[in-house]
This record gives sequence, C-alpha cells and structure tokens, in this order.
Amino acid sequence: MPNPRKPAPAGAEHAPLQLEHFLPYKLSILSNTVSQAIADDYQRRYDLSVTEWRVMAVLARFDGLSAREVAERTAMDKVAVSRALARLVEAGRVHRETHGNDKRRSVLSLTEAGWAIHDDVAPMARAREREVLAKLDAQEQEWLNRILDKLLAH
Amino acid sequence: MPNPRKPAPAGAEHAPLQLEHFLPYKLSILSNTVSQAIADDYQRRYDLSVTEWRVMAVLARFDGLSAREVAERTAMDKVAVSRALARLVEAGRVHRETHGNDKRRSVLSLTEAGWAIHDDVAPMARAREREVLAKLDAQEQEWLNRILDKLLAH
DNA sequence: ACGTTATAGTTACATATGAAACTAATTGCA
DNA sequence: TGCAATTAGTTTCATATGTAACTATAACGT
Repeated sequence: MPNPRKPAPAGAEHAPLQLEHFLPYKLSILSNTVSQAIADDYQRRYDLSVTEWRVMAVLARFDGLSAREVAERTAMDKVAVSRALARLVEAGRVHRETHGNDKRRSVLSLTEAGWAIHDDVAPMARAREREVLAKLDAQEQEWLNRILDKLLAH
Repeated sequence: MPNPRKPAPAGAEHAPLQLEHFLPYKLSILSNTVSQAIADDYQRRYDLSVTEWRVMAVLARFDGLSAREVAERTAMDKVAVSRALARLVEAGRVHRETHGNDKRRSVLSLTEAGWAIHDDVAPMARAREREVLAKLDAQEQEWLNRILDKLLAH
C-alpha cells in the first residue's frame, strides 16, 4: 500500500478545495512545466534567465524600444527589465544608447552576439511549443487559442 | 502618435518570436494574473504566502500527510514545503507530530486556527475562479477543462 | 521663466527561491 | 547482524524578485 490516504472527512462544515480540479492551480502547473522545459534549453548553454530571454525576444521583433516599452511588451515590471538589461548590455548582447530628444529614455537593440543567441534559441522555443500542442488535435488547438485569447483580453 | 513602433525588419534571415501569440508566454501571463488576484485576497489579511496557502489547502483535504506527500500533491519542491511548514507551525496554523513507525516522517494537520483561515480563504479562491470562468460560455469552459487535463496528463 | 508634477530608469532593502550539502532514520542485502 | 544505499526533512548559500525610495530629465500650468 504505497499511499492509503483517506479523502479528509474533516468534520462536515469545511469545504476543502480540490486543487487538482482548480483552474488557477492547473494553469500554474502547466505554465511552469512548459516554461521550464524551454528554459532548460538555453539557461545552461547561454547563462540566460527567462527574464533576459523575454527581453531579447521582444527586442528581436521591435528594434529600438525603450526599457519601459520592453516592460510593457513583456508584462514584466520595470525593475526586472532594468536588471535584465544591465546583464545583457554587460554581456554584449544588447546595445544601449540614449534617445536624442529625451535623455531619460534608452534606445535598445540586439547586438550581433545577441542576434546569434536569438537565432539559436527561437527555433528551440518554437519546437517546445509544438511538442506541447502535439498532445492536442487540430480542433482542440483552435479552441485553446480562442479561449486563451478571450481570457487574456482586456 | 503614442507608439509608432515598426515591426522589426531585422534584415531578412531572423525569425523573431511573436510573444503575444506564443503559447508558453500566454500561459505564463494568464497564470500569473489569476494566481495574483487570488493571492491579493489573503496575503495582506493573513500574512500568508501562495506556497503556504497551497500547503494548507492540501492538508484541508488530506489530513495526516507527511511533508513529502504535501510536496507531491502541491507539485512544489520539498525545500519550499519545509519552509512553508516551519512558518505555518510557528504561526499555530498547522500541527506537526512524528510518525509512530517512522521517526523521519511528520504527520501534519490543520489546527483550529488553520481551519478558520481555510474556511475564509477557500470560498474567496472559488469566487475568483468563477470570475475567470465567467468570461467563457459553457461550451468553452468544457473545452478548457478537457484541454488542460489532456495537457497535464502524464 | 519657474515651480509642481510626471516619467525613465536605477539602487537598496527585505524576502523568496532553488540547488546542493547535510543530519537522522530506515531499508536492503551480503 | 552490519554496512551501503535510500529516504525525510532541514540548513546553507547564492540568486532572484518585488516594493519603495531615489536620481535625472521632461512636461505642464500659471
């Protein structure tokens, strides 16, 4: 008998959550599992955190963003972005200069070295995404997309 | 023109990810948003971390678990569980005793104070879940459930 | 022009987290 | 038995993270 646990009687008045059927919990597990699988592909190899990778991914698409704009696009807070940028600039992966008209703002872009990493990591990330989606049939994939977009709207 | 950003030409050879259509990214945003909304309900009021709440939720359903079993059920690592338990026992929310036959194992259960918190927080958590699901119609809710279970299987 | 308010970004501090080393108890098997 | 290998749980250490305070610059209203 590996684990003969009784499903808590707990009197009668309590109403315990069933974590395994609780949406926020399931989302958390799934999200962490998937993100970690991708991170495993690049963290060791490039000494790159998830935060840093997201900053790079955004700069790959939108060249010349400011730090605040990066924060908006990645949904991370500005402190996290500031720190990620400090490391990325230090490592020569991101180039930072000051905006001509507004000396508060930075103008950010990937360096050659940054692009090289991007071009290696992006396909791996896409492959992981495909692995996850491969567990679903075409119809389920469509529904998932629609549902996530609906939940994320506004 | 608040933000006239050009969608990165970036030469021609690069293929930047579109984060906003990338499944792992969308999952991460959604999961964090939902979990944070729930946490906001109890963190200040009870000085209770997400980790601690999950431990309590599991003990509410499965009385007498060991720390390792709690870790399994919450999908958290044993160090996180150990620390959460230390705080919960210290705060008088969880009772810990030693297993009769195996002195390594602990036998854990909620105290009266623990149950009181549980009985206040659990309905709030359920209400938040309902708020999220309210954005979907009945059909979408069914698909979401089925799809998440499929992705989480194995 | 000038003082107030807002914004971009960094720094400091306190807390959270994860990996690995560690202790204590139990199990397996020669 | 008795000793090597496992297992439960804690501690340590190095990093990560969030909040709030801070600096510098720009925008706004009078």
